[in-house]
Amino acid sequence: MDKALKEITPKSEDFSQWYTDVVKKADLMDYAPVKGFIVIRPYAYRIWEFIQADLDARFRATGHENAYFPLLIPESLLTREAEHVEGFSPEVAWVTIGGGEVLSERLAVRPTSETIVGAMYARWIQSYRDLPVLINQWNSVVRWEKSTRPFLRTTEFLWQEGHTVHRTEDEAVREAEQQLEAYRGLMQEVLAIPAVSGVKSAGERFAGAVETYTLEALMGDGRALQAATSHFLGQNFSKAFDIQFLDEDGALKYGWTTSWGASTRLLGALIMVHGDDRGLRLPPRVAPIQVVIVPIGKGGERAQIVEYCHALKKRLDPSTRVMVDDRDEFTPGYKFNDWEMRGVPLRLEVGPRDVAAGQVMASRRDGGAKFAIVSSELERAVSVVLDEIQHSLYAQALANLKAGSWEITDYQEALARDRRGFFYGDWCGEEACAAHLQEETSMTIRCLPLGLSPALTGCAVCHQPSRHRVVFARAY
RNA sequence: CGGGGCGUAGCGCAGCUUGGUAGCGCACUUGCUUUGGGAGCAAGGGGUCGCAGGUUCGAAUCCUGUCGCCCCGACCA
Repeated sequence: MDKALKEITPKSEDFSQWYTDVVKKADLMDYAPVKGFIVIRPYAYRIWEFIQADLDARFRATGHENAYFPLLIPESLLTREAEHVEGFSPEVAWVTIGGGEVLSERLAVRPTSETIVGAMYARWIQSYRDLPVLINQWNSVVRWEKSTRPFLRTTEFLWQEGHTVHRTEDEAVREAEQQLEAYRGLMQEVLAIPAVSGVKSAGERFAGAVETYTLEALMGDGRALQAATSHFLGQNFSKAFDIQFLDEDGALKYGWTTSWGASTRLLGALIMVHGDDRGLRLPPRVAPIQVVIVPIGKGGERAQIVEYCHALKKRLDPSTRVMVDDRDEFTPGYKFNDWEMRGVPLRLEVGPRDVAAGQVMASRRDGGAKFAIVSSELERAVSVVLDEIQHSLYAQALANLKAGSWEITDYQEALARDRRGFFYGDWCGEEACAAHLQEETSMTIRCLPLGLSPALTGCAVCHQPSRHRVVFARAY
């Protein structure tokens, strides 16, 4: 009866297979000829464009501008900041031949751009009057990962990386925090994904950062996904790249820098947080098609009904993204399943009975029975329902986050729950404990949530005195 | 890098044990009938069986080598 189940493996049976089925069947991606690379197909790319548009507006509103820095970075530049090199060099791809000749210096395909941006900033900044520098770029980076998964971890991925320089430490820290807040806003208001804001432990910090702020979201299988990060880099990079300015007091000082990024991994989060056994469920604000109208009719009346559907679409344009599925070669039942798999938030069915009654039948992708909308109410009703779906998806995700969050005093309690979820516990602050935990359970410290103090129940690993409240989880 | 799985039509697979001129389902094309939860009938098109050697009268099938991909771990956005 439910033939969607024929094509998509149920989440409960095999979450990983479910994810692969959904990304393939909903035409979100395809595997590229080179291992670890994927093609982002139009439907998924459109979602990415909505994410870009929203983030870009937030960045602009806080004074940032877009620019573009080169793909290739000379080895000598990449290796200038010690921790940074150590962190990234294992996964860098190198260009060694150009124009048929072996290059005198290897060129790295950027794994991230702090180094080349830093080198350029050093040339552009002389005075405190040149600060702050607030630049973002939309690009792709390459990290040669051992194991890849569509959207979640691919060798090349699309993202934005912001790079800023500030006159004071305080201003740079505030910048890093402000950008984290921009990401949180995107996730909550647009992607309908709740997340835990926090800072990374020293062991989990970005290579070369003083502080890494993170947003950790809980996926449907109880694993954590780092959705976006924002780094306060202190003066590590300004010292490595000589980003100095003459301050008002006549002293030559190093700038304080930040960097922050969010990637197409957010698409993976979107799929895993909202999807169900029938496929995708897209929040209206990022749905390429928000409303699909399916005409139902046979023989001579069909043409008339299709025309009627197009008239309805016209009424809803341009405030809503509407599609009339007037394909002749598929039955209504096929179309219902097809659009459900693709996550379209709202479906309107129009048959002869509806035309006669002056109404349409509506079906929400976020659950519930079909209901009728009186034709004269259409514009208002669609707008209200889309808004409700946006909020209900967030509410469902928030409920899942809460249901998957546990307070523990010993990490064994997490094992009892099969390590599924966010486990809030105390930590002594020793990396040895974090390492031991990872060894034993493959769980890591996802973050030290902002605003939480230790419960003073002792480290959940070694039971020595508590220093921090942390979230333990298995991560993607 | 360890473990597992798989390479045969666009996709999913069978055929391989026991060698004999390549098959099924879906998809695709055309026509007719259909359309309120994945339509039916009919007629079609499409494959150097991952690659390279070898054995043999003859290899998708047996042997050797090789390449690639997927999944699960460890490392990482």
